[in-house]
Amino acid sequence: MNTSNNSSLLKGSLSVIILRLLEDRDKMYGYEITQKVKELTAGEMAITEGALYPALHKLEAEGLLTTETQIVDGRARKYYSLTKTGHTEAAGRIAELTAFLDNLNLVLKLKPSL
Amino acid sequence: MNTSNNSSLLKGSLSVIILRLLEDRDKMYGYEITQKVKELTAGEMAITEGALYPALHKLEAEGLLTTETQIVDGRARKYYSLTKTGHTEAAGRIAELTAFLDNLNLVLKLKPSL
DNA sequence: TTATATACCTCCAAATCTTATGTATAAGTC
DNA sequence: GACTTATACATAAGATTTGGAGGTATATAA
Repeated sequence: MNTSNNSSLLKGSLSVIILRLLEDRDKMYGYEITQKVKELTAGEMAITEGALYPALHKLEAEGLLTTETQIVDGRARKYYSLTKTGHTEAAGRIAELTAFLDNLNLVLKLKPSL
Repeated sequence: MNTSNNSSLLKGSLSVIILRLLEDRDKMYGYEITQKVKELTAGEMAITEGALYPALHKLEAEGLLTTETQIVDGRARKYYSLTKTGHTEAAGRIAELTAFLDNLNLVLKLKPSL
């Protein structure tokens, strides 16, 4: 993950980003996730495939995601969806991340909450 | 670094936290940093020493911090301050982090900007 | 005397990320 | 027809960061 110009930042948030996107869309494939994040951040945040695919596989191994492969236009797409456990875990991890971000903002002396 | 109840989060922000604190206070020692972060976050965020000291040493090696040791109450304190380069670099890294946080919030669909 | 607070430090293991590389199909361009 | 770009998946090597455990030492409070 990186910001427009340079370097990497904030390791640990990728899996939460994935879970958050799937909460809203309930079915996405890897490439779609990279494009959606680019779109949402006006191209400023890019998710690298070398980080994304291992993260997806891990979430699947943890039982938070299930997969379903489809052939579209002659190319294979692997769709990921939240499992039941995935839904509850997503809520928890998102809450945990936002709590952390609130604390980080406190230290950085920005707004106290979101 | 962790949030109140459990697990670790958000690798990459520690050095920026250090730089940010030193922007305001212009002279702090390691233990003081751990206490200040606890204080600012009402005990919710804890910086571990195993992460803090290597981070301080790295920032010093990068030329962003200088040290000055003092004996206070019979105990040695190693004070860290921002160098000239440290000041400019701090501004840049903080801006980079806040830009990232803005983008992260966009994806998580919280407020668009701090 | 024993525990807690203060104050520094290092090493190891685990986790996450970047970069590079690889495979393959579809579509657009020269 | 050849080449590049977009789509779509994947892995491997290396770097970085962090947490946890452990270590040293002094001052203070119980």
